[in-house]
Amino acid sequence: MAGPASRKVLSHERIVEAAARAIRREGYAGVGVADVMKEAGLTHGGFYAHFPSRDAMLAAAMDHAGRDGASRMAQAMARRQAEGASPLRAMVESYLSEKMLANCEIGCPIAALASEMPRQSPQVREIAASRVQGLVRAVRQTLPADAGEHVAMAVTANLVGAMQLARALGDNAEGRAMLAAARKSILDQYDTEGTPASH
Amino acid sequence: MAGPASRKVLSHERIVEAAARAIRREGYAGVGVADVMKEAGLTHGGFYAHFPSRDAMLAAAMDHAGRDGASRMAQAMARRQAEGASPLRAMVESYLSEKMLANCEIGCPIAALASEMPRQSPQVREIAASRVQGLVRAVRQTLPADAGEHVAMAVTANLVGAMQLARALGDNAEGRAMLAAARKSILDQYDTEGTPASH
DNA sequence: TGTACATCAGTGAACGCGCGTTCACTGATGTAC
DNA sequence: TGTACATCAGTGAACGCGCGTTCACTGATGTAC
Repeated sequence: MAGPASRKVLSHERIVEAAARAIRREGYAGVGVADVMKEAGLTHGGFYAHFPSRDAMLAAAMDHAGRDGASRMAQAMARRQAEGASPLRAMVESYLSEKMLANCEIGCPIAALASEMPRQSPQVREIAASRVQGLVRAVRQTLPADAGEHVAMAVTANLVGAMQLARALGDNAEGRAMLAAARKSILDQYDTEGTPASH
Repeated sequence: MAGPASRKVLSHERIVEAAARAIRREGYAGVGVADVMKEAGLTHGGFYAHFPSRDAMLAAAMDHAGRDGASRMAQAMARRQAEGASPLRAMVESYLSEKMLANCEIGCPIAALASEMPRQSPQVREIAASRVQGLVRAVRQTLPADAGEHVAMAVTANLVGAMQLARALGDNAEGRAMLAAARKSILDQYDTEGTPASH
């Protein structure tokens, strides 16, 4: 805690960061201990000085990916709001951007991993479930004050589902059409402030 | 083709059916050749008389799961429409039912596998992408005639996303709340016929 | 109808490979005096 | 300040296991005559 972080702590952080990127890129099932250690600049033998098991690493990776995704999201939203976008528009355009379509490894881990969640360990599932709740809360804060909790849930489902379907269709015209459709649909329904240059 | 299906054809069908259930239950990565053959009542050695590779089986399984999910969906919708539900209500209540929350192995393969799609072989991805387009078309047929393609895409994303988030939250009150929220949100917006007993 | 043979679906042992995990060891960092 | 020792992070070989794939063989089905 005191002074500069020790060598081990720095290694630990590199491992978790590498794992957080790897799960979003390859899925839980596609991530191996040796790959992650290599990406962190280490050899696989030292892994068990950092985690009791591969599964514990996945849990830490999901937790880190959640924070990472949320903070990148907040930054992207702030930039758009500084340019005059409403909070909802900033959220929708940040979440459903073409950049996120192409770069899942730095995006929202829920979109990258949702359908694998039911098959994970209780430890991983618990962290993932609280991330889902966190995303619903974040969405709710961008909605009109009179919108109920159920609207925030539905909009969250819309965001996550649209990004996944877009990725399933591919990083091409069809995938981009899916993103555009979801952006338009959500904003048409809930963006009371209209577009910045609407007329 | 003529007469009763041969022994081999019957075995092939059993293998594909077992695989179609397995991928929805365990994900692509969780499905092994030996497991599927066992579930089909065979031993693993005979597999390569039916498929050139595990990946070819996954493609056939995705295709079959798509047809299976769509036909179960059509049946569930028909029952609800016979009871007086509008097409959209029948679709939304069938897709976002608590039965589907608990039984992913007989449900929509897109909801069960969406986030794994970008990591599959071109063969599998192509079949999956056409299933996504098919679901969008099916949704569009339940929407008011003046609703654009983008509305059908957004509603599809909402359906798929809500089921996945519900499953990520768990087969419990939180998961069911996610389904209910999405059902209400979609019907509030697009169901012009109102509830059957609305007043 | 019955026998001999060919075909063919399925069996189960085996192979090679990759993965999670373990462990004896190395080399560097830090501490005692 | 310098030397001797202890601690500790990381290395790399090894183990066991499961998986996709191959293959020689078996037993059943179908055909020829």
